Amino acid sequence: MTAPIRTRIAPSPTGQDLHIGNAYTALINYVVAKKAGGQFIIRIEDTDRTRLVEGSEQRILSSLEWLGIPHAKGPDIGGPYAPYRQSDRLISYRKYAEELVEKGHAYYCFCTSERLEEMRKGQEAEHKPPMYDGLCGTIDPSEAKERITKGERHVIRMRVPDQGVTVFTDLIRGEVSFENALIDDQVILKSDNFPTYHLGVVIDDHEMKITHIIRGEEWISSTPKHILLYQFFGWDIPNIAHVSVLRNPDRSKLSKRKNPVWVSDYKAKGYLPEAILNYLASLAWSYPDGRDVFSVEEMVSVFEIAQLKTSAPIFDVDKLRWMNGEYIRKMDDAGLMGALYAFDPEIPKNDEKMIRILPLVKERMKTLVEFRWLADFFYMKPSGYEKEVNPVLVGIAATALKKIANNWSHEEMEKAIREEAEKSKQKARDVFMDLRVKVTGKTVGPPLLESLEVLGFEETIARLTS
RNA sequence: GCCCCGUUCGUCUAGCGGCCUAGGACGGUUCCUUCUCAAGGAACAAAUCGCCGGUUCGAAUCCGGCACGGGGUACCA
Repeated sequence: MTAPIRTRIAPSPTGQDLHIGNAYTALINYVVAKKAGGQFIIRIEDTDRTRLVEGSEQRILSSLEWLGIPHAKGPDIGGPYAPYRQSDRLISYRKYAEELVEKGHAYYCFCTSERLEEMRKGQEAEHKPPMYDGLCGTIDPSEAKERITKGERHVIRMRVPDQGVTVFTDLIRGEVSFENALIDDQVILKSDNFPTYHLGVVIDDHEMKITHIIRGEEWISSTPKHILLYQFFGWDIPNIAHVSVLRNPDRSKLSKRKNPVWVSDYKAKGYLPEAILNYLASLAWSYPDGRDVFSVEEMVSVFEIAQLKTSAPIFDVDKLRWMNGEYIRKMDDAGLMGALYAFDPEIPKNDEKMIRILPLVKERMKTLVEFRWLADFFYMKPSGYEKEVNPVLVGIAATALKKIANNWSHEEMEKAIREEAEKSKQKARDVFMDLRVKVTGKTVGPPLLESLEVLGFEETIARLTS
């Protein structure tokens, strides 16, 4: 029997929250594991002590939970290969790095950052790839040991062969190969004793028996270093796949300067987790029968990783909005109400009027925030409007309605509105239009008749519709 | 600069050598429904399949070159 499939995401807690791109990678990892009845694991890569952001780890975990991507193992759950946080695993990294030194696959390096910088400048001037020149690789091991015992500051670098090629087969991109001569003698253990990402992932993935490494394409060029490391240790190389990165509309890598990137941003704007996941999935994968709206469960049942597109998609907020609207309209009233209460605590609970408003607003809203915009107009106090409700217009409408109630024909009504409009120097068409409120340039708000209904003008409506 | 990845409507995609006069979705436009908006329904516009060569009876689909876009090139991840 083959080993159970184990996938993972390894976010670093250096941002405000879970990046939407990481959410995408997490989704794919989750689906792959789930489909095979395996496990999806979270490991926190916090080896860069200088960029740590307080509370980030916790927010990453709760965003994942909010999205509905459950993990089987993680720093908050534990598991057989715990700890799931690199900073808690420290001792073993140095041991492994030194094992490589003994095998001759790595060496101690005492170069100062000044020398490194100078070297790089020189290489740049000569149009050569900036790489470590291997100076310390020639130091006699016993001499190196001596300098270390004397307390000299040092790092450990991997010794990359200068001949041959390193090849790996990407599950979604096929074979990728790199010339060893172009691979740098990467630092694997920093002078603060923390491993760099490269050493860290390889050891952790191996120790945690990760079978499929599925990560963003920005890692493709570091993969040969990892392959080499696996070979140095004599370990089996797991399956590897690189998913494409999400882009800004200008095709650059999705960044917070140009787009909201945190999952919490989307949560705050009233997007539903199911819609976000569905949208993310649709970016690089399409359901075999062509449907656009599908659940994670449905995706799991038919997903094949090789079907993932290799090109990098632009994150299109417009389409996300549409998707979100689809999900909102699919919800039943009670469910939507619950989502709204959770989203906005200021919305009055179990309120009779509120319950009557909901069905009207439901089919008009695309995100949860819009409920306020739509419902406030005739129910709650206006907030966030570009302009206030014009009381004059409300008066005009009231007059017009009175005439409608008198069984006037549409033509007569129209005439009446024109007359009323004339009095207030408004265009007739605008009288009705302006009964709703403009939000960010778009006219929103419920239609007159439905508003009347909610406001309790039953008698008027009855006459209107009879 | 060097290395790597990518390239089908504005955007996300279907397509796996003939079913493609390239299909769907978002967005746009128009129409229907409607007292308005939304939702729903219908339709239209929108892709010389990045370009140039090759293979083939036949190419969006296979091969090569080029162009363009992106990523990487740290004691960041």
